[in-house]
Amino acid sequence: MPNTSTLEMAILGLLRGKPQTGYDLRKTFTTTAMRHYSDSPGSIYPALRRLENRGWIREIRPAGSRADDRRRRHEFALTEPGREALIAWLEQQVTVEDVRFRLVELMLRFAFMDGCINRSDAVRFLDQVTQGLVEHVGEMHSKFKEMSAKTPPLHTGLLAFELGIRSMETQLAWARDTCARLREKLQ
Amino acid sequence: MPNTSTLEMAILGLLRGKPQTGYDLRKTFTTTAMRHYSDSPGSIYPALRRLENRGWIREIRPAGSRADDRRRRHEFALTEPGREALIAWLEQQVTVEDVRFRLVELMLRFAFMDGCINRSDAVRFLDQVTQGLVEHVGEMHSKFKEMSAKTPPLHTGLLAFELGIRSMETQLAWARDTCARLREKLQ
DNA sequence: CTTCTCATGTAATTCGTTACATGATTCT
DNA sequence: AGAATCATGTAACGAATTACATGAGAAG
Repeated sequence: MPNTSTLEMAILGLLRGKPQTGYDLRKTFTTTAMRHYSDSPGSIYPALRRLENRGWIREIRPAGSRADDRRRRHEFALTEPGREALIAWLEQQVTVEDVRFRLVELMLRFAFMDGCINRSDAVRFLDQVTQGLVEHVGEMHSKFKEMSAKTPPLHTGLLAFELGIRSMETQLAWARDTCARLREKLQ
Repeated sequence: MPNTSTLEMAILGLLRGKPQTGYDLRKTFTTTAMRHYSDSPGSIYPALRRLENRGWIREIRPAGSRADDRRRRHEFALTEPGREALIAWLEQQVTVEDVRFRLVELMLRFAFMDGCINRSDAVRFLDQVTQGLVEHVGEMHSKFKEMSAKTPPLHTGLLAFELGIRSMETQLAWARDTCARLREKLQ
């Protein structure tokens, strides 16, 4: 399996529900919480081409169009290998490294779980995230102690670090809440 | 002024206190909260070269070394233009766009303020961040209502969005707290 | 039939990553 | 002197951004 960018997985995730055009995807990226990704054609169309070459998506041509007419509006659909790749990505083991600096990607994975894998897998995912966060928050607290020992109080670097800790704690609280809510629904 | 990557500004920020070698910077990136950046030589050394060419940093050669001996350990120091560029970056107006998808960069800026600009400017910065966050959180709440109307409850996409809102609220609370603490210290 | 918006393509550039290579220091 | 580690350099590649170009459809 080739190295896959987050953008590519985001596209696969958006296509899991229904076929969409590159333009649709761009609009989603700009108008929803996924603003993170560029709305420029220069990123999405090449990514679509890569996914197509890999066999993970396929073009749906409107009836009666020539094969070489690439300028017409056309949708892309997830293929079976594409869905498998998406599911493999969603089900990947969550590592502490993921929690440390790929939290956004983890949340993207979670957001795409509906319609792909079942609730109990989502619950397991959140359990893993929770575990990783507990560890990470612990490390951050000890780092914070170290730092405050050799830094003047109210140093902006220290204050920024405090935000980092608070954010992780928020995320942890959310993971626990959400896990409980999903578990409740399961029974 | 050429387009400057965040990595370049991170390097300038780290050099604001004392001269350091590329290796020092790499170690900082891997062992502190700035893990985000790569520890690979392939990113830092070219970035240092770019900053040097731009006149923002300069090499400090150990006494008695030839000018073309680039393989020896050598530190880089911020030049006056470099410090000016750093300060200009720190003092940039905070836009809602910044708050929307460059929060990490905003926090990096805040972390580097100590030793570069005075506290009252840092307070103004946090005020701007607070204002932007209030607006952004408002927008997210209305988006959330829209979303929940057309999405089944406990949909993972919706739940992930909830985390986004909570995170922004945490950030907002931190900005307010921290602003108050700094203001107190000012008087 | 012209104008606006929808929709796609692509070339140039730049940056980061990976992977490898190699010089300098230090320790034993 | 040999080994380990410190410290830097660079080539190859991939992917994102910017900027530009252009075709297709809809509306008047």
